[in-house]
Amino acid sequence: MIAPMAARKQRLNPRKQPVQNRSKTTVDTILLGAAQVFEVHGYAAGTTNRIAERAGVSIGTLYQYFPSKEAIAVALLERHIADTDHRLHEWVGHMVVEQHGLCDALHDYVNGMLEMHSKQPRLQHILLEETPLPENVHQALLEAERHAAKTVAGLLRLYPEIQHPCLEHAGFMVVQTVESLTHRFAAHPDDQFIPRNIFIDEMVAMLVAYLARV
Amino acid sequence: MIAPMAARKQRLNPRKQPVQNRSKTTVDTILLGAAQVFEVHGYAAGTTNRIAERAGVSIGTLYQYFPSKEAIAVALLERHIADTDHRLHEWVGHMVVEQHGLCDALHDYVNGMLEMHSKQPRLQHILLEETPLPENVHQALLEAERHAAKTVAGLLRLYPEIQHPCLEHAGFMVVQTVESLTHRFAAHPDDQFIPRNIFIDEMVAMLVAYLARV
DNA sequence: ACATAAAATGAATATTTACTCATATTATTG
DNA sequence: CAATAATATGAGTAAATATTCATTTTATGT
Repeated sequence: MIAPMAARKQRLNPRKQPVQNRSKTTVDTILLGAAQVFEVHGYAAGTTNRIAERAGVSIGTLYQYFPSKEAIAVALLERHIADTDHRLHEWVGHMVVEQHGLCDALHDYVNGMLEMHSKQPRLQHILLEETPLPENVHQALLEAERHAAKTVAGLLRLYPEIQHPCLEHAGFMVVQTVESLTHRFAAHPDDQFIPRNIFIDEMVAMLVAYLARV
Repeated sequence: MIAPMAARKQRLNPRKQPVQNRSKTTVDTILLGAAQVFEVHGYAAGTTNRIAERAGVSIGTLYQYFPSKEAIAVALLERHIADTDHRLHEWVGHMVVEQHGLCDALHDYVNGMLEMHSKQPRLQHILLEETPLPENVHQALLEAERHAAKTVAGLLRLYPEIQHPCLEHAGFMVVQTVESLTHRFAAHPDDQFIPRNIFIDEMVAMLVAYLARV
């Protein structure tokens, strides 16, 4: 007889919201510790006790501000999504002002994304892939990607050399390609086989050829 | 005081190799059950007891032929790597014989890979990303990809219209792009936003433009 | 039929780990 | 300086689960 996976009532909200500065710092510290612990141990082996220890707070304190281990991972991930989104809009803003050519613009984008994902590649991989996330977070990720696709499509509209008949699809492909390849290379930089800067150049060449094809 | 993560002596080899047909069937059944259980529950919640139950064998039997839960996941993954590799070589073989154009050839490849990865997308995702794999398996994956890159490079040599100065890099990019985008789409087919066949066409267009660019 | 090896069993074990709560400490306010 | 609210503590709990092993069942070869 297998254990019946009892529908354990899991708390959804934290017991307390931080109101004083003291506790706001504490929350930040916990997230910092969690990032470090997950990075080293992965999600499953990144225990809440380890996180608390690393952050220098007691396990009880951790559970005052996070209802579950999962909530900690989700908080970290939301932060990463926000960062990525911010970077994308920053880029689009720059590109609209300084009228770069398509090639330079894409180079900038790819470079920025690779830089961003190279910071804590293992952590990002753990949060995005290894952690069993609740469905609504997956939905949020999908939504963020759609939104990014539209944003990029808006930028592409400024380049008359682009031949692609459907900018929405083009934007989608650009975002997906950059996200996928960037994550992959950041996670396993195969510098022996292909150096980083060449990888960037190749990716840009591919995107330019795709967008401005005859 | 945190539990010291004692260097637990984990068995590396199974207690028994299957010699009779009976036990060979058993091993297959266990792998089949494991695939189903992982697919439904994910790696962490896919317990060995559940796997055994699903396969219709006792938990003891399972541990006769697999030294650990991890070993089961690795066995499943190795099977998938072999399948992918087989499919790639099959494709290259066909392409060498029937002289298809570059566009058709790539379409065939992309289509095949997407088909392959669409079969059990969740299982593959779980095995490749969610499961914390030992380092040597990651190495094997990297190696398989390098090998694939070289194989594709060999095929690309047959197409004189390809302008790319370095076929090794081109092969690498093709393999990485197809693998990444294919996995991504198989895992989260955003059919609302972009239908499958258009997605394939776009990917092929991108690769052709990249390879045969002026 | 017999002996021996292979295969299968599943209750029991040992460990891990997310999470709680009664209590203590520290800040804020009037 | 109360009095009250916010914050921090950490030993303890309950549940889950990977793995073992002594025993039984089944096949094989002579």
